[in-house]
Amino acid sequence: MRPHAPKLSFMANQLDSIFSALSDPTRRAVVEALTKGPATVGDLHAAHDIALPTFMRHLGVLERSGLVQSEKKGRVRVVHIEAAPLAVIEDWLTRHKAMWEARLDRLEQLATQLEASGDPPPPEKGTDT
Amino acid sequence: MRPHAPKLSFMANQLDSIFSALSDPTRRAVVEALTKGPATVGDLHAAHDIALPTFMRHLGVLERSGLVQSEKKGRVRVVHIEAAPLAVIEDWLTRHKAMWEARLDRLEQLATQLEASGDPPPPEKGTDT
DNA sequence: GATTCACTTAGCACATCAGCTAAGTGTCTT
DNA sequence: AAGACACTTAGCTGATGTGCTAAGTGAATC
Repeated sequence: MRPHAPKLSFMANQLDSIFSALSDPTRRAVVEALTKGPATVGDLHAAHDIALPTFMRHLGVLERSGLVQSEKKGRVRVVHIEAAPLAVIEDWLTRHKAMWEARLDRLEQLATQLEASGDPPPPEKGTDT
Repeated sequence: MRPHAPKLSFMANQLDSIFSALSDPTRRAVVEALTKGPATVGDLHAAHDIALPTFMRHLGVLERSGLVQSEKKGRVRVVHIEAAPLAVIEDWLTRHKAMWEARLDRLEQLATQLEASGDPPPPEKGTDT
């Protein structure tokens, strides 16, 4: 395993479970529904044509990933969204978009310079990871 | 199935495969490596302690999701990132963050009003999906 | 032309996932 | 107290995914 700070490894595991949780359309629909506010399991399930125990398994995946939290109130379980895990993905995207765009900026600058001089651009060197 | 515009269904399927592709640490590491620039399969594989055919299968998943593209140049295959699928996730996050934050804003406004008046807040009503 | 390199293809074993039904449990209503 | 409601638990089946080894193929090098 590549050496990491412990925090980085924890975050990588979070990314595993968050991306995995969101890779299923049923679970993504649940997250989308919950952006409008908390809901009971029954309300959430009503929008899906699968058996209730199956649906509950999907909620379990969302809860283990941290995307939602639930609490039992009498005989109903109320579910609400947790913003922090979405921020983990957003952070990952932002960091990599910045790297990607920084590289595009350098390519654009190089292309602009070479257009002015009329020379063909040299090959872009690959970098080790 | 809930009625969608065809474009929306296509995007939902894209979200399935993109989130799924990124749920695996090996594949995410490949995407991260490629933000620094194109690389050959051999270079990418060198950073991973799995068999080459297994690694190639991961690249296949990334390519089918659209996150990367590759082309054969002589006997080496060069892989590069495609930004568009990351934008699909970013768009999804942005749309849902906006909804979530709009709802938080309303709650904050309500809390501020009620702090001024000294009354307890009424329960927040759940909404149908 | 032979050899090496860089994949590519085939197929196996095992684990996990997503669907289901049936039965059970605790809470609320009658 | 009985019945209904809202989950909860258990276990099954089929599909999918991730790891592997072995063998094959085409391009570059010797």
